[in-house]
Amino acid sequence: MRQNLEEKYRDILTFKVGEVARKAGVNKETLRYYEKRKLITKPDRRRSGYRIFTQHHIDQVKFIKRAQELGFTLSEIKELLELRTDENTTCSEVRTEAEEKYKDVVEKIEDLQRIKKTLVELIDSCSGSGPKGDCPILEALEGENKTGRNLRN
Amino acid sequence: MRQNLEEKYRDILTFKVGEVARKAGVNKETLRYYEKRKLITKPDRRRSGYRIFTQHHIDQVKFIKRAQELGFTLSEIKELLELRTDENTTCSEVRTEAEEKYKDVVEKIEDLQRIKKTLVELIDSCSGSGPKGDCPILEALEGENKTGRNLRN
DNA sequence: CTTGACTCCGTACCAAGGTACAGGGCTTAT
DNA sequence: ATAAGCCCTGTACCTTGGTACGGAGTCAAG
Repeated sequence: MRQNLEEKYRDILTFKVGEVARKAGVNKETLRYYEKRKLITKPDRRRSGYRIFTQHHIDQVKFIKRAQELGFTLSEIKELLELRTDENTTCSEVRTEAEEKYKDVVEKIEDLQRIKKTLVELIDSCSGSGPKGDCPILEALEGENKTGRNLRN
Repeated sequence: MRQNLEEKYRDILTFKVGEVARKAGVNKETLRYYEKRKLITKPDRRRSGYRIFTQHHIDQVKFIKRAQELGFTLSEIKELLELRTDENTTCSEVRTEAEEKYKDVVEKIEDLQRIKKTLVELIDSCSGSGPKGDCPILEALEGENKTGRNLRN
């Protein structure tokens, strides 16, 4: 089954790594990297060693990019791709992954909200004029905390 | 001025790296790392090479940790520390740093809110039952997007 | 004065997600 | 058949914030 690649690819469009990179909006090295991490289907090779990519690969890379935009790590994306490939995957398995990511995101938002709140308080406490001598922001960071403000919540 | 360290430290408490680590809640190697990155004042050394730390260093590390909790990177913290040391620093310079960090945080929150919204839509679109054949989550990631949903906002 | 706990230094390694070579080998158009 | 412009590989490097290791020197208590 290795001898007639010509046969196999006769009727479909194939691409070289640079073309895929351009079409998918990633770097050539990134494609090699994804291949090594098994995030994309291992492409066949020409006798010269050149990789033979198809539209399938381009779609995979786009899948990866969309999942990344939703905050999935490459490891998580690999799991998703495995779910996608596995015939026995159920809808609820996929949903579970999404729900876990959702929890992550909510938690991160909460952390950032607390940080934002503290920053606002610090900024508001500082008139923005005068020397740093009594800058309440530095004071708070120094922990001397004359104002009774406390950074840890 | 190097000869009489004994003189210099006669009346103040000094600490070895392990003590500082314990008191400040960091690792010994982290202290070396901070020293290398010039985040803490370079400690004097005994003739043996042992570092001589004081309460000042402990306070610096605590400053660093508080600033980290607010999302400042070590590079940004270095700037803050320089502002703190510089006699000519004005309050408004410090406030500007805080305002920039505030903007970063707000932006990150916004990104995550968008991500969260998309995840919720995906999760809601999926009944959680049945095989993955028509899992709307995978469909959306695949970009086929029969539902007209679009991940990019 | 010995022994265990401490410290020193340089270096390598970790996660994550890539990027950047160098030194070769193909391919394709002219 | 030659030259530009692809592609191949392995390896090193990047950022951020550290952690781990190993061999050697030091300190303090008994």
